[in-house]
Amino acid sequence: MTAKLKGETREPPDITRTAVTAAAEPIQVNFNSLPAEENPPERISIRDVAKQAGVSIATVSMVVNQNPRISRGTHVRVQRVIDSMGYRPNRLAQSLSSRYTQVLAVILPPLRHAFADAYFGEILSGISDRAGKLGHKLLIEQAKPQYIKEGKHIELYERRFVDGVLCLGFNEKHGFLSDLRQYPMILVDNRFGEGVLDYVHCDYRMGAKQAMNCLLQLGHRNIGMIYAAPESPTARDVLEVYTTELRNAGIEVKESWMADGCFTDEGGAAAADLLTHRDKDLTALLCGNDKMALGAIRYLVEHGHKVPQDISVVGFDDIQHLAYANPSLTTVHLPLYELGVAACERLVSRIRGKVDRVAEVLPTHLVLRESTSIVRTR
Amino acid sequence: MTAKLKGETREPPDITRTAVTAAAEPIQVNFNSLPAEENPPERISIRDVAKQAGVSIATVSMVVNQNPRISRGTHVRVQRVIDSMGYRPNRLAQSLSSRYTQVLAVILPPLRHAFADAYFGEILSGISDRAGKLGHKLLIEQAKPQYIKEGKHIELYERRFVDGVLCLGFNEKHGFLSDLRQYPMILVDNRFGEGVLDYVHCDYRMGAKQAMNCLLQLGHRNIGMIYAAPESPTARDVLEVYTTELRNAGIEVKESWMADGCFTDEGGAAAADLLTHRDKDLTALLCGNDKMALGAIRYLVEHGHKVPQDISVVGFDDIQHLAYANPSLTTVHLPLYELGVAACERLVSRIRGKVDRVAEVLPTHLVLRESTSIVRTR
DNA sequence: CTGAAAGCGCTTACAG
DNA sequence: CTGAAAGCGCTTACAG
Repeated sequence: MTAKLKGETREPPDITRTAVTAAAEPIQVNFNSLPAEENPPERISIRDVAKQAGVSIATVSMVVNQNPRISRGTHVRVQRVIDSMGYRPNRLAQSLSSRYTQVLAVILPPLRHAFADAYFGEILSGISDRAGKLGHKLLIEQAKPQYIKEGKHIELYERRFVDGVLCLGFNEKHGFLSDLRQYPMILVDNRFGEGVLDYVHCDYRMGAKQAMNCLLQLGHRNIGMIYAAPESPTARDVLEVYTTELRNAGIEVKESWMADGCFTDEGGAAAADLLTHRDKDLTALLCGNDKMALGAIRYLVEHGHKVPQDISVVGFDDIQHLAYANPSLTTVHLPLYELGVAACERLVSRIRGKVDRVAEVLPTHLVLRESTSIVRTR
Repeated sequence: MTAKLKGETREPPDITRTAVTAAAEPIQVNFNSLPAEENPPERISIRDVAKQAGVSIATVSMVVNQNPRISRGTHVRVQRVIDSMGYRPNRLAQSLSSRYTQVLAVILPPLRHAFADAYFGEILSGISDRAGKLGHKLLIEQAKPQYIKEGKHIELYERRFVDGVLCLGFNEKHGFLSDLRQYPMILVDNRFGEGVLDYVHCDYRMGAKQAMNCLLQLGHRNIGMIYAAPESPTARDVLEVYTTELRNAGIEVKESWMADGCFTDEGGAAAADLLTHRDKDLTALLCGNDKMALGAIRYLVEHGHKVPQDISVVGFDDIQHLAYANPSLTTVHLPLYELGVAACERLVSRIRGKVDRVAEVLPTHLVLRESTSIVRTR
């Protein structure tokens, strides 16, 4: 595997001119240190350090890895040589010899805008921050059909790209998840089967209870629900609590009060359209996420319903910039950043064998803003 | 580097119970194939394949790498053994021996919501899709101050994590970029110095011209500008075209017509506040990105200005869901997905030595929606 | 066209 | 407490 890579045999690589050429140009920017070392820095290996320090490579290795078996004296001495030579261990060699790659993968669903998604983004922030602190790198992948078909998700482990994987935005419908059950993997913000896979998710039941409580206390009784992905256990949690709470309040639950909004803005708008036409007495809408809530509000406002005076709307997620919406959205705050942190933390524990089962649920809370009010009197 | 990792020496890893335990639980999901191989699949190496196929490991290696020196016969025979044994080459060993890691890194700026950003997200989608097609993995990093201080960006290459890096959202103020100029690196959607670093960016001059053209044709003469990051060359392009086009139209450019909106929603609102108070005759606002445009519109509408009747607003980026804003936003479409594709493509060429300089500019176009109209008559 | 051997740069028992 | 040696799983000249 020289310059020749699969299906790219034609053009002989022109190695004659490389970065060196570009770097020879005049530069008027602040250099950070290094006396402008132009040539591709010749790599220094553990052997070079060993020779320079007058010890064996085994000793250098143990110093790098803070092995306590090395005496304080040699440690200091070798470390000084390491620093002065600017030695950085080759992690390919480290990982090939040792058990770990120190790399994790995040797998995203094959949605067109998965990378620009506020929900995934917030979780990713948490994962990235914690991974950095734990000395791990993050590989990011999108599980398109072709990707799964080719078994790329399995290759992640088998070809030693990563030690573990975090799966975002998947549910029981995604069978490929069970291919990974024998490896360190954590399903983020959902469950799978009954504890078949490790998971960390937000407490959607608690969130739904908080939302319903709020609406019922405001006097609402005709409450519609815009749900999505009923095959998802956490989404089902919300749906169940919704019906249970209505029943507990002595309200007859109607099938016609519920519509699927597909987790999208447009879906939310369409669902609001459907619901308000099916039952003109609806005074509130509980939505499975903020995007659908925003879409619903947009539809309602554009069609002459006042929010919240005519219809109250509650969302789920508490994604950024919601406070700027008009009206600002009352919603269930999901601790997504913390979820990412927890998932990453647990995955690393799992990899290190410190834990053999991960099943964690994070509490939510309601954020009361302008899209809800006391029920309208007629 | 066993189970002992830096600063984590305390707890002896409990290796006794691992994935096997969990997998032994009852499972009621669709298995994909494999006769439920519960034990951690013992890895099969190139040696196993060689023995089974009755050839040398060199031959197996060459078959895997499609080396044409292998005869058709042995190729087919060995390939069959590879398939039947389910052999997957260990990429750590491959990379250690060969010149490439087949991994690229994307470095994002240290913004709180960098991962949930529509602008970055769209570029990332393009990068991810193309990287996948080119057989490369993607590492994702955020360049926090600490990260740079510790030289992690240099480690990316020196410790052989990646072959190349794509930098998103940076400009000349970010000195660390010059640390990377001796390695394959592409600055995405900006320039640095005068061609010091490889880059691919959108044609902001063209975009600015299209936007100004539109506003001038609609009869606007008192046009304000909400810019951001004047230290960024591409942002400066817009500012320059803005003033040039005004002058060409015989309009005196006023310093008071310009305000910094920091690329944020809130910044855009604040800038709109400032500008409309400094000059009540402003009939149009050109904004450096969509977020600021949306913030400006929000401010204007909330303070009694009708958009577009009183003030027209034009944005930059054309991020998703803009068509749903009210009024929907007229904006300069930046080919961000294509930008990501191009950047990734060029970087890989650069790594393979097929090209020694990357400097590419992608065309834009204006998307006319509802936030602009003919100038108000007074 | 194929194989034996050296080497990539580390870690890890095993001696001492 | 430290070193010599084997080994991780590949690729790549070098022979033949």
